[in-house]
Amino acid sequence: MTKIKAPQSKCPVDYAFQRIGGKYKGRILWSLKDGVKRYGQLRRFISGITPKMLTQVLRELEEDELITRKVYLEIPPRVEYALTENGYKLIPSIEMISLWGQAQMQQHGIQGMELAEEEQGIITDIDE
Amino acid sequence: MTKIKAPQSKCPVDYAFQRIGGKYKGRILWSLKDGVKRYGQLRRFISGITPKMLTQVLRELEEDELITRKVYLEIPPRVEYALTENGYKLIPSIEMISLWGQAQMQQHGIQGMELAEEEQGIITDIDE
DNA sequence: CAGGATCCCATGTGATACTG
DNA sequence: CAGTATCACATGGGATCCTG
Repeated sequence: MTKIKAPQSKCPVDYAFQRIGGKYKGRILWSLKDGVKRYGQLRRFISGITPKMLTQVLRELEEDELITRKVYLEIPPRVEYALTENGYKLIPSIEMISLWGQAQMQQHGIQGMELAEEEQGIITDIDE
Repeated sequence: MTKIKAPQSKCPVDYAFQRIGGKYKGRILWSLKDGVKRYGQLRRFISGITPKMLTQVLRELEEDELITRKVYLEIPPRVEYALTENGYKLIPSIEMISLWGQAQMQQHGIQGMELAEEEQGIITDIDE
């Protein structure tokens, strides 16, 4: 049956979206644009992501060589993530998308979106 | 239970990725950059997408006002899809991503990926 | 602190058959 | 031609608990 690891079609758009798609990858890459961040920082930054998902996504990004993972053997443990060259090359694209997103949000009047009363606090305003 | 249609966090990156994420949306928008296309054209262009998925994604894009859907009441029926202003504003971003994707593919030596022998012909080289 | 393991559900996606 | 309808399945994502 010759299973193909990922039928990443020859279309670059498709190829790219398979790497930065998913629910969090864009935001994680984006939040690393300012420089190195620790696991806990990302966790607070992404707001609402579970440890499992964060780890999973970070590993995928690492495999794709978009970020690096540097472990410091200390007590308490410290792990720092940073963009690679390849990853950093992606930032301008994400920035354009972000600008587009901002414009759309304004246009659609999305600002004070009412959540269910549950988690009013989890805001994700990465952009300052 | 007040189901929220989409908890589109206030982060523009997240917001945007919810709209152009998914497996096909990027390619569909990209394939419309040259101009209007009919349902069947898209179907052949996206190569491998099922009618159900194509319709579903097109409807979502339409709801998000990224594309328009124009129905001609003729025999045989004809439906044309085109980018809206909002959708077109997204093209430069997708183009950047595409360029990045191309570079990555070359860097990773992905070119002659062997598909199952079934559909050797369905290439998705949207970029000329 | 930075995760790993496990279970579970929601959604996304696919195959096939059928229709105005 | 341009879809719909239905069913089934894979993946993504979430909750909770545990560990070096």
